[in-house]
Order: sequence, then C-alpha cells, then structure tokens
Amino acid sequence: MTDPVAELRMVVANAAAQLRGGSQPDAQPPARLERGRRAEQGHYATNAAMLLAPTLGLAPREIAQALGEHVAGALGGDLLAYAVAGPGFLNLELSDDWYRKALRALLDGGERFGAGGADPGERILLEFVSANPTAVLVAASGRHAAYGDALARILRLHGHSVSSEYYFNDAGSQIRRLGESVRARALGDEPPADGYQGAYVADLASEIDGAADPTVPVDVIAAKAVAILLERIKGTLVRYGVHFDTFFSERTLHAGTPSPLQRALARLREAGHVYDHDGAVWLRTTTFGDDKDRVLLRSGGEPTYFAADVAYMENKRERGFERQLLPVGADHHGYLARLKAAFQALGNDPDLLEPLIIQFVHLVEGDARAAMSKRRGEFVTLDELLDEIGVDATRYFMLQSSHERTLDLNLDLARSESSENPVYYIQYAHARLSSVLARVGEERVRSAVAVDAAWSSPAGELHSSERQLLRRLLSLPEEVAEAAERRAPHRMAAYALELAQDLTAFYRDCKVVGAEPPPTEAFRIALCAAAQTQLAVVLGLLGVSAPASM
RNA sequence: GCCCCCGUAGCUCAGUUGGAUAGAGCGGCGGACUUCUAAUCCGUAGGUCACAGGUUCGAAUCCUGUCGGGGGCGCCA
Repeated sequence: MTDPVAELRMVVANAAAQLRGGSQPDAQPPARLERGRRAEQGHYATNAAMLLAPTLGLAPREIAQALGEHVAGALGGDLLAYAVAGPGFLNLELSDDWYRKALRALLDGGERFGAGGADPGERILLEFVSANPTAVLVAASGRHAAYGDALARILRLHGHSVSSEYYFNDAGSQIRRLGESVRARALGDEPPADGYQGAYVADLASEIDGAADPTVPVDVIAAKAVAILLERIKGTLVRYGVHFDTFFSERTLHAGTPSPLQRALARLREAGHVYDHDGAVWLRTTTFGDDKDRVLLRSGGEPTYFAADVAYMENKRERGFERQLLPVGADHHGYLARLKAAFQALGNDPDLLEPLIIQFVHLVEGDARAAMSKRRGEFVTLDELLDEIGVDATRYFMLQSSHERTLDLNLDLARSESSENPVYYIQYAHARLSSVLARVGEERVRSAVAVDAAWSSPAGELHSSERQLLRRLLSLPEEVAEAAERRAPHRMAAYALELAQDLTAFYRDCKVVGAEPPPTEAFRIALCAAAQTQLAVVLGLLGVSAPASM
C-alpha cells in the first residue's frame, strides 16, 4: 500500500470496467475520486457512474448502486458503507482499519511519500529570473525567483530531472549603457538620457578603479560593473533561498569560431528558414505562425538579442534537455511567438518549449502605484522587501496566488500585517507538532511509529478530525502531480494552508500526550510524526522554513 | 486597431480537463487563555462568481458578445 488513495481509485476503475463489460471506455475522462466535502458526502466520492451513464444507457444512480456493490466486494472490511447520492455520485465511507493501514503507508513513504508520480520523468531546463545585471534585483523579481525555485522543487519531487538556470546578459547595448552611465558618474556628470540613473550607479563609479580614467575603455568599466552587480544578485538569491544550478553568460554565445550563435544561424540557414533583406539577415518566423519575420543580424552585422536567444535555445537542446521551461514576465509575452517559431525552425517539437507567463507584481504604497523603472532608478529592491517582511513571508506571499494573476503588493499593508501572513499559521502548526513530539520523547515516538499493531484497541474509534487529517495527508501525491503538471506552485501553498487547518482541528479535538487508551496515544503520536514530516516537505517545496518552535 | 492575462465576500485571494448547499485568510461583531505552544480556537454577519446571451440533465468553470483593469505589438534588451 504505497499510495492508499491511488489503490482506492484503482478499485473504482476496476469496478467501472466490469460494469462496462465489453464496451470501450472511449474518450471519456477518467473518473474522479475526491475527498467528500461535507460529512454526509462520505470520506471519498466518485463521479464514475455519471461518466458511465452515456455508454451504458442507464440512469446514473442505478449505475452508482451497482458500482457500489462491486467496490464493496473488492474492499471487504476496508469499506464501512457506501451510498448513492445527488445526481449519481457514489460516496464511500472507509473503516478505521483502512485509515490505520493508510497511516502505515504514509510513515513508510516518509519524505518520499507523494514523490515520483511523473511518468516518464523528463530532463528539464528551467530558466528563470534572468534579470540583466544592470541593477540589483527588484521586488517584482521576487515573484519570478519564488515561482521558479518552487516549481523546480516540485518538478523534482514529482520525478523529473530539473536543472535551474539564470541567463544573464553581459554583452550588448544595455551593458554598454551601464558602462557609459558609470563613467559619467565617475566624471561627475549625469548619465546619458537612455542610461541608468539610479543611485547605485554612483556607488559603482566609486567602487570601480579607473572608472574616471579615459584610458580605460568603457567596455572594461561595464564588465566590472556587471561582475559587481551579478555578485549582488547572487547574494540576494542566496538570502532568498533560491538556488540556481548554473549561471549562463550570454557572452559565451558569441565566443569562439564558429560561435554557438553562428552555428545556430548556419543550422537555420541549412533548413532554409533564413533570408537576406535590406542588408539584414532575417528568420522566416511567419512560417511557424509569427506575425512577421524577425531580424537575426542587423544591417551592420551585429546580432540581435533574439539571435542570441535562438542560439541559447539550441545550446540548451545540445546539452541534452528535452524540455525547456521559460517563465517570463507578462511584458515579454509578445516575444514568445517568435521564440517558439525559432524553436520549431531549429527542428524541435514546439510543445517542448514552454513559455510561462508570470503576471506583474504591482507595488502599491499608500494609494499610488510605485513606478519601477530600473533606468530611472525608482524601484523597491528585493533586499528592501526582505528587510521589511522577511524571507518566509515574502516567499509565501509571492507563491500564494496563481502566476496567471496580477498581484498587488501594498507595502504599507505588508509592513503592518506581515505577522498576519498565513505562512505563520502554517509554521505554527509545524512548531506545535514539534513541541508535542518533543514532549513525548524520541524513544516513545520511535516505538509508536514502528509498531502499528499497537495502534488499535477494540474500543477505540478514530475521531473525525483524525480521519480528515489523514485524508489530507494522503492527498499529497495528487496535489504534487497537479502542481507539477500545471506548473502551479500556488497549489502547494494552498495545500499547506489546508493541511495546517486540519492539523489545528486535530490538535483541538484530539489530545495526544496521555491519550487513553494507550493504543490511541500511540496512533496519535504516529499521526503527528507523519504530519510533521509531510508539512516540512511541503514547506520545503515552497522554500519556506519549518521551525521547531516559534 | 490587433494580440495575451485578469474580473469570485469590505480587502487579499483559492476554486477552470463542467458536478452535490461557491471556500479560506485578513478585517467586522460576540465569546474562550491555571490547557500537548492563544502566532490559537469557537460562534456570527458578509456573494446577481463583472454584465448579457448560448451549449448542457447540470456552468464560477465551456462558447459568443459587452463593460472594466493590466500588459504587449522595434534592425531595443
């Protein structure tokens, strides 16, 4: 019994197959098995009968009844009762024996319970944040960082091999502008109009030796500035708990003969997707659904940012990553059609390049929305945000809502209500469990967890809060699968909160230490241990700490 | 003008491969601390799921349109 709910689902599927007899399952979606939302809806409910109705030509409730009989036969003593309800749901009520076996499965799974659902596991490259090292990270980058990092963790638990990567632009005109801005500040001048105005540029000017020295080329100044800023960015990411396996330099795409960029270009040319026009070199992205063709090499021969991106995609593929995930800001969405087109032009299956659009974080202070232009230097940095409300609250805030939705971050509210962040409620549940288990003592915990024969007594019946907590814990595999497949870390944030609520209800209703009779105490200790393990795992997926005390 | 995302309780948001009586946190109101952690709990008020049509036995969810908010439409990055 590695996944009790999956086994239950299998029993229902088999029963449905028997009812269906020879007729094909056709294109029906698989039947669902859900936790009952209300007490009278049983412990689990399935809509299988309603899905079978069209095929069998019978009333859903009639089918549900027959389905119930089959399921009852297969489950034996694990099933306490079943009932047909509503338009044709089959509600199942499971026995306490089933719940005890389920707890055994949870404990045996340990930190890996719910892991490995991906079939097959893929080699995935997840590139995110990738903010140019022309400034420090802004608060909004905190959303991308939290999203990508959590997604990487979730995909890994789900059974994929994920490499997280930060692509940084260390070549091209923005970098040159940074260098010119630093030089201007070093000379006591204003940066150029299209340069970087922030106060940090003046700091860079004083930090970099020779910034004012006319014999030192601007490119050298720029490179030094990039190196400093990149280190600051890395420092912020470490503080934020966001890990990158690799930092990838754009410059390397232009290096060597032939450079990766030249090779990608040659490949596209061979495939017949490239042409010359107006002195520039174009990629015929319209072949693959883009609005218009795109320039790869400008009429001066200089490659566009797009050309570098194309070479970068090719490089990812050459490194053996079959799937490329690319969370980007909503302001980039117009860029994605051409990326996808280029990916196809390189001979790839377009479905293997997955751009994920992350909507904006609107910073609000008072009534006005804070403008965030890096060039003008008017922005709230991620470090400032972390100073204000802390890593855990920031990460949870950034992850609690869908990335498809714009997020309003009211700084005044964040400051004043930081302690109201749901993350503390979740962490508190974890701390409580730790406290209970500490009170019980390691030795007692070990024995309670090890010997499930000692969990049941003739008189003991589980409390409904215990059952509900177990159902929540048992749903982790499907929650992880859902979060991974939908690229939706916020599902785990919601799950963590629900788990904490069930834990709090359990804590309220079921005394653990000294519970009578002894088998009840043993069972509850084991349940606490399983819950603590899982809550720590889930918090870990979000990149939030799981404190032993608060 | 064209394209993308969003519109759910006072606020911030879950819930979209169509299912049962739409949920949570915060805020409001009324209660509970000699207790395994009160950063908690209990009770209560609060909804035309933006609007209008359509498909369906069944729609917050799918389709069409309208309104509102955000973003994008460079040989910039």
